[in-house]
Parts: sequence; C-alpha cells; structure tokens
Amino acid sequence: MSQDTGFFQNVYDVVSQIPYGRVTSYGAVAEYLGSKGSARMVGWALNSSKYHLDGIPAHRVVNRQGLLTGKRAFGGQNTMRDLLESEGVHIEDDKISDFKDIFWDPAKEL
DNA sequence: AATTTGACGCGGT
DNA sequence: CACCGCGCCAAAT
Repeated sequence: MSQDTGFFQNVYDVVSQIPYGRVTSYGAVAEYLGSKGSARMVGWALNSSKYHLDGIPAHRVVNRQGLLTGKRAFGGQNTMRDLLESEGVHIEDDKISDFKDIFWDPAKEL
C-alpha cells in the first residue's frame, strides 16, 4: 500500500502537503525526493495526477521562475491561475508575483 | 528492447 | 534577449 506506483506517489505525497496559499517548484520537489535535477519527473508525476483525479494541488507547483508553465495541462489557459488566485496567490502575466515570498520548500519545511 | 518525449534547470553562445 | 545543448529519470509508444 505504501509503495504504490513509485515516483508518482512520492510527488503526490509532497505536493499534497503544500499549505494553502503556498507554492513550490518542480526542482524543489525533485531535490527533496533525492533526484535533484530531475524536475521533469515531478512534472511527469503531476501530469499523471490529473488522470488519477487525485486531490493533488498541482496548481501549487510551478517552475523555478514561478511561472505557470503547466497551466495548459489544466485544460484552460486561466484555470491554474484562477485556482492560485482563489487561494490568495497573486498572478501576473501567468507568473506568481510573490513567488519567492510564498515559496514552500519541502526540504526545509519537512 | 529501443527511441522519443516531457508541467524543468542551468549554462553557454 | 534568443536559441541551443546537456543532465536527469521514468513512462508511453
């Protein structure tokens, strides 16, 4: 049970622990998983999360710039942005304004 | 089994 | 500022 698919579950676990109004980056999660530099895997896992219909706040995960790179994966151009703003995260030009201010680092918080 | 791709990150030109 | 290549690892075809 604990070890399900593998990588996906690892990412789900960390991402699902992101506090409300906070965000993190693919690289940060990858680093926490021990695979620093493999940020692609994090994106891959989250991509699967949408197929699994889990409670994965993937909108809280953005790239290193705080840019909503994955917004297109949400089906809409402003779906991800709307979710973030709905949580109190200010977005400007598809980018998190206070990104570094609300940045949640699993390697530090956990 | 091999090749391509992918919601990235960073450096170099 | 734009484009390119490398690294990283797993999944899909």
